[in-house]
Amino acid sequence: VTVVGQPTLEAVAALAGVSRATVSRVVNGSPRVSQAAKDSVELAIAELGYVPNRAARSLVTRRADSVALVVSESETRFFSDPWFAVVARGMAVALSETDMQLVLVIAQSERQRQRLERYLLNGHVDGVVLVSLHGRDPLPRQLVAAGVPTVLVGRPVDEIDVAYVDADNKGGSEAAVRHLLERGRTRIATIAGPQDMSVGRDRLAGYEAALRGAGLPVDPALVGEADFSEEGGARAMLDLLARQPHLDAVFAASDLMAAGALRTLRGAGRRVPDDVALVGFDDLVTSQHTDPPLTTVRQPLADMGREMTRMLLATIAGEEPDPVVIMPTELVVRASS
Amino acid sequence: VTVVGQPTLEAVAALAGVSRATVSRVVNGSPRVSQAAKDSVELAIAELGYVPNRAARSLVTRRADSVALVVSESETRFFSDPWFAVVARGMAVALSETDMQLVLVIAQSERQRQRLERYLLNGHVDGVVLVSLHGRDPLPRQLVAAGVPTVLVGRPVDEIDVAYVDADNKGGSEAAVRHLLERGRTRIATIAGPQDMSVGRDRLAGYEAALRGAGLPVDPALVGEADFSEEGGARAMLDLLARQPHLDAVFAASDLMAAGALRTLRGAGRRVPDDVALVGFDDLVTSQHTDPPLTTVRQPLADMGREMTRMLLATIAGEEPDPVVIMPTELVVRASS
DNA sequence: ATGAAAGCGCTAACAC
DNA sequence: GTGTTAGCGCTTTCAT
Repeated sequence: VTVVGQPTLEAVAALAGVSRATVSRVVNGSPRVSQAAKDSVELAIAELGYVPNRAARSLVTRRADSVALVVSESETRFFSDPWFAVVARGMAVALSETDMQLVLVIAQSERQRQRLERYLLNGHVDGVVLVSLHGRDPLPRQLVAAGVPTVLVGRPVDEIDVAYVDADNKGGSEAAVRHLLERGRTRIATIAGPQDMSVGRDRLAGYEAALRGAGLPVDPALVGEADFSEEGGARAMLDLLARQPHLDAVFAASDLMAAGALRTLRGAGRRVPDDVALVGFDDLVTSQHTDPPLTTVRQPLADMGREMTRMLLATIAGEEPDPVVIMPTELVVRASS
Repeated sequence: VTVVGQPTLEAVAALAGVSRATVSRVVNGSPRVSQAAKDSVELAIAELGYVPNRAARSLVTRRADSVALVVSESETRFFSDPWFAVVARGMAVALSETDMQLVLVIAQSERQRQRLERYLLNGHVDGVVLVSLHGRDPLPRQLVAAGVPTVLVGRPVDEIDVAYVDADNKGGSEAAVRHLLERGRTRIATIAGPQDMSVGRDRLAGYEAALRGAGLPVDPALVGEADFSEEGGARAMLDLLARQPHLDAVFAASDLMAAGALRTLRGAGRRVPDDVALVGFDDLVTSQHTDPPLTTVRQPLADMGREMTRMLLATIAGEEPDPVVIMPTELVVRASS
C-alpha cells in the first residue's frame, strides 16, 4: 500500500492486517479488541506516526473536542489582563492532560458578538468558559438555554442558573479588614469596586461584615468607590481624605486601587503604614513592588483556571458537578500591615 | 423537508430551491452565482440560521481554519505572564476579523511536547505562533521543515530561517542609556537579562552601543546579569554596588529587575534618582507603581500581536511577507529619569 | 472479536 | 451559472 501525505486509518489497517473498524476501536480504547490485534495496530500506528484526523472524527461524533474561553470585552478592560493570563494558563494546563483544545475568543464589536453567538450556539465547541466581567450579559442565559455546558468566572450579577467559580471575595475582604482591626485600627475606610459587579459587591460586603463583627458601625463617609483602576483608587482616596481626614486605615478592593491610594496618601503627607495602614485585594500587579510592599488578599487564580476546567469537562461528560465553587483566598501580610 | 438539529447545506438548498453546490458557492463567496440565486440562498440562510459545519469543511478542504499560539513552557516562566496576555489578546483581536480560530496550547511535560509536535506537524492547524522563550528549541526548525507557516515572537537565538517579530530591543536600550548619558550620568551600570536569549543579548548590545556612541568604555564591573525576575534584579544590584559603589545610574533590562534594583538601592541607602538614576526595559508590571515611578522603555505588545497575526495569515495565504518585523520601542520618561 | 458498509456535511471537479 | 457526483477520514451499527 503506497501512502502519501498523512497516514490514515486505512493505512494503519493495511499495515496491521486488520480492518479500519478494528483500528478505530484500538485508537478509541474499546475493550472489544483482542490483545493480538491491539498489539499489531499499536505497532503500525507508531511506525506510521498516525494521528487521527480531528475533522473527520468531529464530523461523525458531533463533538468538537474543544472548549472556548470567551472574553466578551466591551467595557474597559478593568483588571482583566493579569487575571486573564493566569486563568487562561490554568485552563490550558488543565486541558493539556486531555485532548481537548482551548479556543480563545474575544468579541468586541456587535458584529463579532453576533458571530460569536452563532459559533457557540451551533455546537462548534463542547463547552464554554465565560470571563464575564460586565454587568449583565445575555450570553450566559442563551448558552444555558441552548444546553451548552457553561462555566462562568465570577458570580453572575443576576440570579441565573449557571455554574460558576469565584474567589471567596467576601471572606477575603473580611479577613483583610479584621487584620486591620486586630492592629488596633478603628477608623477603617474602604475603596470599593464597581457595585454593578459581584466582585465589587462581595468585597464591600466583606468589609461591612468585618466591621459589624467587631461591633463597629459602617460609616458611609468611609466608603469610597472606584473602577478598579489606579487612577480611580487615587481619586477615591482623595475623596475619603477630604471627608474623613482622621481615618487610620484603608482597605482597597483591588491592588491597583491600593497603589493609587498609596500615591494619594503619600502626596497628602500621610505615612504608610504608621499613620494610615493600607491593605489591598488581589495580589497581581503591583503590591509586591510598592514601597512599602502592601499586605494583600491573594486569590488562587491558577487553581481557579484548573477548577473551572474540571467543572466544564465534567459537565460535558454528562456529570453534574457542583454548580458553584468558591475558592479560598489568602491574606498575604507584608510590611505595611 | 423536515429538518432536525442544525440546518445543513441540504436544508438551505431545499428552501432556496437550488442545489447544494450553489449554496456552497454563495457561502464561500464565489463569483459564479447569479444574483437571483444568491438572494434566495441568503434569505434561506438567514431564515434557517444556517452556520457551516467546520468539521465537514475542514475534512474536504484540508484546512483547519485555526492557528495555534504555542507557549512552550519548560523553563521558569520569566516575565511570560503579562507578555503573554497582551500578545494573546492582540492575536485574538486580529483574528476576530477573520473566521480563523485561535487555539492556545501549552506544553509542559515531555509527553505533552510529543503530543504537541504531532499535533502541529500533522496539519491540525494552518499556522503557528511560537512564544519561544527558551534558549534553543527544536520546534521552530521542525515546523519550518514541515512547511507549517510559523511566526516566532522574539528573534531566535540560533540562526534559523523563520519569520519573527520582535521589539527593537537594541534601539530601545540604546535610547534608555542615552537618556541617562544626557542627564550627565557617566558611571552607568546595567543589569542584563539571560545571555542565552536574544532579548537578553540585544538589550545588552544596546547598552554597549550607547556607551560607545558617547566615547565611553564598557566596564565589565558595571555589567550584571539576572534572570528577568525581581529577586534576580535585587541580587544583581547588590553585586554591582559591591563592585562599583560609585555608579551613578543603572539600566535594567526588565522592569521587574528594575524594581528589584530599586529595592536594593533603597536598602543600601542610595537615593533614587538623585544619587542613582534608574531606567528599566518593559513597561508592564511595576514601573508605574514604584516610588518614584521609573522611566522605562515600552514595547508595543498589542501591536506585535496584531502584526504577527498579519504575518501568519499572509504566509498561510501563500504570500511571502517580510520575514522579519522589528517593532519600534518608546522611551517613557517618568519622575526618576 | 472482527469486518463490511453506511454515512457525517461539505467542497470541487466535471458536465451541461 | 448550475447541478451531479465523488469523495475527505472517521465512527458505528449490523452481521458474522
